[in-house]
Amino acid sequence: MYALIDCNNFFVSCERLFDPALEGMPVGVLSNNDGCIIARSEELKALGIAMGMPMHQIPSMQRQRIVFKSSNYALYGDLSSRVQRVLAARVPALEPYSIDECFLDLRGMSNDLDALGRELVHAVEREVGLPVSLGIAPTRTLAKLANRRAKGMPGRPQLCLWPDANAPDLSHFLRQLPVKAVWGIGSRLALRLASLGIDNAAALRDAPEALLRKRFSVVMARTARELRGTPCLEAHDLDTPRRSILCSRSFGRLLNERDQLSDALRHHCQRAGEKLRRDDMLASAIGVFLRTNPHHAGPQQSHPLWTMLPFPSADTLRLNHYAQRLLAELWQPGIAYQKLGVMLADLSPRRGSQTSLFEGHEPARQEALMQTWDAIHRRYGRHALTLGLQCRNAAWQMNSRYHSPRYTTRWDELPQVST
DNA sequence: TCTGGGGTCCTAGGACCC
DNA sequence: TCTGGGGTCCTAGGACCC
Repeated sequence: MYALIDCNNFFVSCERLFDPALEGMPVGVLSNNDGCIIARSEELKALGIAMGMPMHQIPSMQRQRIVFKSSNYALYGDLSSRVQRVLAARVPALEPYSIDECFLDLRGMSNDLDALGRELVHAVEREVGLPVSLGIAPTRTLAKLANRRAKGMPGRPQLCLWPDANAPDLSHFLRQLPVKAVWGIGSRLALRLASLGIDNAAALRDAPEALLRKRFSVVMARTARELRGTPCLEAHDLDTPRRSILCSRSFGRLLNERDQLSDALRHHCQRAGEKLRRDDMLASAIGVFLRTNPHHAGPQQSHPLWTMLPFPSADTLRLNHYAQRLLAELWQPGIAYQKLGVMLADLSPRRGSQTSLFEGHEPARQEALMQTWDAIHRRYGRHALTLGLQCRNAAWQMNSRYHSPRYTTRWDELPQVST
């Protein structure tokens, strides 16, 4: 038996937790660069503002009634880990799935799943202050749907329990549910399924397995089985090392200046190196991409250029050196670029890494330099030491006009309270 | 004018082997 | 004119997730 617990309108709820004046108002949290809507309060949904809607497509009349917030990942990330701590204290197996969702493996847990579910929801709401909903079902795919069902329920706690695939209202719910709402079915697959007459979740559940395997893939067949109540998905293993690292940003405006692009890339390399060392990994390959705005007409560029590093490394200086060479190859005069990113791949653990007979390895003094670098950051903050000069408000930096304070991680951003 | 960032997994197809 | 069969490995690209 699995549970999926999900924070309702997570980013909006985080903003409201520290600014109760937002309660009852239409609130929209914006993507990086204040580009589009990535989280909506119920009031904003009621205004007909769609998820992912670009900011500039919202009519200005409507815009004046909406409270916008730039995304504040320092705040959301911290609250997310608090939610996880509350849950981890109550169930043996936790599988964090995203910043606002967690699967719980309830096998071997109490028989009274309803009481357990209520306790979990209340605990998060009481100890963190964020509203959550909970779905319980025999498979992760059904637990996702039970969670969706719970969200539609009035009152608290929002909880839906489907102890088996024959639960009374389950079939009815699946028949009403567009197939696209099933976990793993995106808009492309939904279109292809519809062409076979499969347009709701119950139809997918009942479709012949051979057909799904033949016309789609094993993934689709697995999804259908999960809908029938047979668990087929592996646990989202926390210990699985990540396979790639990506650091990228859209610019505040379109750019072609070499020095600006080079500055931005240096900044991304610095972040990528930090991520790599935090995971205690080395990278063997590095890629850079420069992207034009795909929404504009005219020649497009987006393909990355890759190169192998001479040996696996987590040295920011080395990463930057090779990345800058790739940038020089990619850059073309007169093209307006919108986004730049660096990617690291062929990752391997630093400890016990095999060095081949012909392959070099990172000199000890470079490793020591990076350890010192990270130690300075831990002690004095991330801006204490940067690769080259990194000025604030450079043209390549993103827009963030509606940023709230990082309430839980920065003393200096706490609002002053007069005594 | 303004359209996010960061991941994972799967498959098709090409290159290559004997 | 006719031009094998069977396998592995790798990569690019598509699809998905939040």
